[in-house]
This record gives sequence, C-alpha cells and structure tokens, in this order.
Amino acid sequence: MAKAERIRIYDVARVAGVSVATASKALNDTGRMTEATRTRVKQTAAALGFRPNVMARALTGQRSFTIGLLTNDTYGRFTLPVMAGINEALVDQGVSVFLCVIEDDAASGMVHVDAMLDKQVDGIIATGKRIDRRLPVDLSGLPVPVVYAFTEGQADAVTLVADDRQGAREATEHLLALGRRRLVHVTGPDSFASVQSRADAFSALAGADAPVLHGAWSEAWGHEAVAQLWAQPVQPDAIFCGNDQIARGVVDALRERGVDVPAEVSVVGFDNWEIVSAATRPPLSTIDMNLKELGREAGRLILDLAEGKPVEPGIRTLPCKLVLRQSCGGEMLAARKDEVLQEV
Amino acid sequence: MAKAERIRIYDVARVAGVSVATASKALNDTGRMTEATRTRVKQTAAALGFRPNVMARALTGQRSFTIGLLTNDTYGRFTLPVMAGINEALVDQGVSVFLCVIEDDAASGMVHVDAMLDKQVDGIIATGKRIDRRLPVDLSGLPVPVVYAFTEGQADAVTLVADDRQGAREATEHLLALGRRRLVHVTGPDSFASVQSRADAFSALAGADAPVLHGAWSEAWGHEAVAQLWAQPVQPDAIFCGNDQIARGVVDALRERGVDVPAEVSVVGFDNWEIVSAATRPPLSTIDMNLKELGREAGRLILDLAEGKPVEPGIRTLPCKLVLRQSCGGEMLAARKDEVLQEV
DNA sequence: GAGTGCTGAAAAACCGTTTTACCTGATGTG
DNA sequence: CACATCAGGTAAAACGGTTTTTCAGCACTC
Repeated sequence: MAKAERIRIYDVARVAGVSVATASKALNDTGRMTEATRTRVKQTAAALGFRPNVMARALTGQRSFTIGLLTNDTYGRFTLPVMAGINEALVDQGVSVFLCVIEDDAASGMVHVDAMLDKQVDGIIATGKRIDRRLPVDLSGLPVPVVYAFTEGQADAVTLVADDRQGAREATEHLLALGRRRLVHVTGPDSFASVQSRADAFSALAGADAPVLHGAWSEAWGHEAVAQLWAQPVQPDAIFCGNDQIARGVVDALRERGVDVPAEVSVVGFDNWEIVSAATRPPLSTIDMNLKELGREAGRLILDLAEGKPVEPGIRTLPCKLVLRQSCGGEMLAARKDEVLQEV
Repeated sequence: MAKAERIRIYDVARVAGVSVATASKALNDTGRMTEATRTRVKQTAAALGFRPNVMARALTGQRSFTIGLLTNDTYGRFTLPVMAGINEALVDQGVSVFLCVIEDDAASGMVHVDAMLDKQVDGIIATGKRIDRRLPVDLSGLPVPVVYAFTEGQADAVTLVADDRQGAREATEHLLALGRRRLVHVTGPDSFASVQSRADAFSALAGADAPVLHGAWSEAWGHEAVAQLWAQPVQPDAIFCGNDQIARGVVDALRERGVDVPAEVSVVGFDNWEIVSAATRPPLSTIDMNLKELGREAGRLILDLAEGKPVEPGIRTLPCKLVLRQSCGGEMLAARKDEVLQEV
C-alpha cells in the first residue's frame, strides 16, 4: 500500500519528455505551450500518480493550502458542523484545516495564533460558542485574511452569521399561522446581540405586549420560566424559546404540570441541536441555523481572500430554516402557512 | 502588530556574525561549536524574534510538525475533548493538528487520508464515535505511524481506550457500597465490545443473576427499560446505565412513575456528557472517561512514534473516574466505600 | 619540520517546486 | 533578404532552511 518512493515532478518531466519547468506549467495551467504537450504531461502525471509536495510548493512564497480554524467552543456544539462545512468547501481545492481549540484567556490564544502563522496558514476562520462572545484574542492586523463565522469581529471584518431576525420571524409566523395568539418568547441573556435581534423580530410580529423573558441558556431556566408564566392569571398558548435547551426545559415543565404539548401550547426551539431536540418528548420543532452551509460559505470566502479576490467587508447573514417536529402541532398546516399569513 | 518582514535564519546569522550553517546548528543543538557561539546565536535569534519557516524545514525531509486527527464523530461529543488533550500535549512542541471529519464511507475517508499524506503529516490519530465502530478506512501500511484513540485498530496497532471494566466496577462498587442489592444494568447494543466489558465487570460484582438489558443508546430506550422493569413483580433499587442519555431516560421515566431518585432507586450513568448529566433532574452521577487525558496520551505517543522512539503496540487502557452528583444519593458515603466493600 | 589529529566555522549541496530569463526555430514583414 | 515577432520550450535562480563537505588554524608527535 505504501509507496516506496514518492514521485517528484522531475520524474513526470522525464517520462513525458519535457523539462521540469514545462511540466510545472503544464500541471498548473500557466505559461504557453501546445495543448498536446499540456495534456501529455497531465496524463503522465496521472499515470504515475504524481502528487506535488505541498511543502515545496508553499516554500516558493505561494500559498500553503492550509487554513486555521480558531474556536473556544470546547464541546463542539457549533464548531463541528461549521468545520464539516468548511472542509466540504475546501477539500477539493486541496486545502486542509488546522483546528485550534483555545481556552478563554488571551495568552493561550496568542500561542495558537502564532503557531498557525508559523505554519503559514493562508487565512484564519474564527468561530466561537455563540455570537457576541468574542474570542479572547485580537485578530486585527494579522498578515493573513480573517473571516468570522458565528462570532463577531471588528467592524471592517468579514463576518458570517445566521439570520436571527429571519429565524425568529419564521418561528413566530408559524405559531401565528397555527392560530396561536398569546405568544411568549423565553430566551437567553439580553447581553447577546442575537438575543436582541430575535426578540425584536418576535415583538414585531407577536405584538409589543407579547412578553419576552430573559434568563440563562439552560433547561433549568425553561422550568423556571414556565413556573413564572403559569403563576399569571392568563397563560400563553405558544412559547418560542431562545435555544433547544430552554425549550426542552419548557416542554418538560409543561408536561409535569399536565399541560398538553402541542394540543394546549405550541413550543418552538432554536438551534436544532438534534441531541436535545430529537430526545424531547414530543420532539421539538426548532429553527436550524444551517451551520454546515455557514461553514461552506466561510470556506469559500477565506479562499477568495487568500487568492486576493476582493471581498467586501461587513456582516452577511445566512437564512435559518424551520424544522417541524411535533412540539408545535399542526405540521399539516405548514404548507398552508403562507396563505394563512395573509389573514393575520 | 504585523511584522513587515519575516526574519530568516540568514538575518540571525548576519547579526550574530556567523554563517547560516552555524546558526542552524546552534539553534538545533546539533554540530560542534563553542558554547559561547551557541548561546550568542540563540540570544540574537530570540532578540530578533526569529521563527523558522516550517515549510522550509519540512522540505529537507525532516518532519512537518503536523499530525492528522481523523474522526467520524460529526457532533464532536468525543472528538473535541480528545482533540483538546492532543493539542495540549503538542502545542509546546510546535506541532499542529489537522482535523478531518469524515463521513461513513470509505471513499471520502481515503480522500482525506490522502490529503493528510500530501501534507506530509508526521502521524495520524484515529478516533471515532464510540469504540468498536471502526473507522471506514484502512490505515494499515501507511507511511506514517498511526495511533487509535477510543477506536479499535489492527491487532498490532497502538490503541488507547478508556478502561471500561474498571469504570463499570467503580459504578457497581459504589452502588453496592450504598447498600443497594437489586442492581440492574441498562446499556447499549451488545455488538459493542465496550458494552460486553462493562456488562462482565458489572455481573462479576452484582451477581450473575443481576439483569443486563440491551437496547439503543437513547433516552427512549431508558424509558422503555423502566417500563419493562416495573412490569416485573420485583423492582431494582439501583440502575447502572451504559451512557448518560439512557440514564436520563431512566431518571425521567422513574420520576414520571413517582419513583424517587435517589431515595428509592440510585442511578449511575456513563460518559459524563455534561450537557446531559448536569441537566438531568436530579443531576447524574456518572463515569467520566477522562477523554482529555486520553488525548494527551495519544499526543505523546504519536510524537514518540514520529521521532522514531520505540512504542510497543497493543491496547492500553486509561482509568475512568466516578463523578458524584445527586442521582445515586449518599455522596457522603463515597469516603466509606472501601471499607463497606469489605463486607460485600 | 613535515605529517597527523582535532576543532570551530564557513561553503556548498540539497529538498521539490515555481518563476524568470533566455534560447531557438518558424513565421510574418517591409 | 535582413529583421522583428512570436510560439514553444529549457536552464537556472529563487524559496528558507538543514546536512554534508571542506577548510584554516593550531597543538602534538616523531
């Protein structure tokens, strides 16, 4: 299985009967030569199973065909799907990804960034646990391009995030389309910009008087929120939650109170973390942030930047999509959503 | 912040007043020279902030200071802690890690392995979702060393796994020490070797007639198992579960039946997946597999192999540890565990 | 005093590509 | 026909290190 000797471009050139320079140009589609020569070289290269030595190629000042992915998301909840997307976008281009999981202190961050720069990465993609929790390391003024995915960077940086507004709108519209009218939004700390965006979008549709409750990103807060809501004289008939963990807490709390989900109350989560959303009883309808697609896009962007193509800075959003399971009821209505919305 | 020009070894040599050859040898602690010269060169290098170009260094046929981590664990449940450990062990050595998340088909696996070999990795660490689910790609006969972490490789390979027997023993002993006598083990499919190891260890302590129930690795199976057990005339007073998801299902099912955990029944999980174990009510006592330490060890091993140091092949196990929360009750007893065991 | 052995350091070769500058015919051109 | 132009291709110089070889100087021997 293991090749005894690696074939160099020198071998290809010799077999094809040309010089190394010609071989190099033929394989990289540069320079001038007969089309016949070019294809002949390419064919011999393929026949010999030639794979260029990436180190040597990188040495000539070109690119290293390597990018770095920096994250502080230790459990990989967000990073791994993003990573999968990046890889998907880059593997055909022969680009590999260094993953660095950093702790929440600037020193360790710098060590890893330096290590990446030593390795001559063509670019760095920064991602994190959740938007707004900035990475504890300054990536401005680096000699390589940077793309922020799911984490905010400097104002003039290239940033990719899920469209929180649109996601919240999808959820709220769906609940309204189901005929629900007493909506509540139970979400995370309002220090997060994404929380504010979602709350805005929710209020715009559900009405300014529809309650928005802030707490921790945990199941416990879901329980707590239900306790608060059911202490009121009038209870909601639909709850849109800031993430799936809160949603699971809410659903569990409702079941314990004997409130039927989805018959009496519809619940929609956010994140589509399958390990949570699929295990909830009933399984959660939730907003999927398309992290893999976000990763793909980040990969494409960093590649463009590395190649020197112009990319205009700024925040670009990717649409979320509503994944229907059973916690909001009326899956059948999904198709009718648009027309129903007309009435609303 | 960004250095305008990168300093090369040439600059160090010029400033230190020696030749590049001498500079190289001084920095790598090779060759012969006055100790004075050596330290002088090292000091100038440090003063100038010299970082050797890894590509150039790798080109001379040495090492690339890069290793590959191959996994098919899309959600990163196991991979990311392992990864963090690997990184921790290697970052001081200037070694970086390529992460490749592969799909469950051999073709995509080969593409990524080839990509790693192209990048001249010094070694590959293979890890997966759960032991026994082999990676869908053949890593034997590769031109670089391979270490399997948490996944089985060939018989003559270097493999690192958590000590399932010892972990199961810890759990079972603790339940016995609490005074429980009607133990049950609810676990995953018996096609997994780790499931068998744990079941063996459990049976050896709890008695051959203590039931072992196999099912899926899901919360749903936990519910189902409780339903089966509580249909019997005599119910268990302690349940040891194969993973935290099953354990959570069990705890939820017991609460719904009005069975008090931990007063009436003690429950212990496996994995210490905090997102599950900490959110369960009451929080799960569970077996932690020390994945980070496992990663550190894997990093050390692959480094030794890459440097040509002899490493004897075979499976080496790392101990698990019991993490006490509230689902088994009697945390106070933990200290007395050993003496109580004397009686058993 | 020529040969020998040893030391510290410089010079040169090499790693496998890409890139630049140059060369050689063939072709158009006034 | 002398000359510029150009297509097709080659030799050589990078790239930034490491490794091998060479070399000058010095002390020691016989």
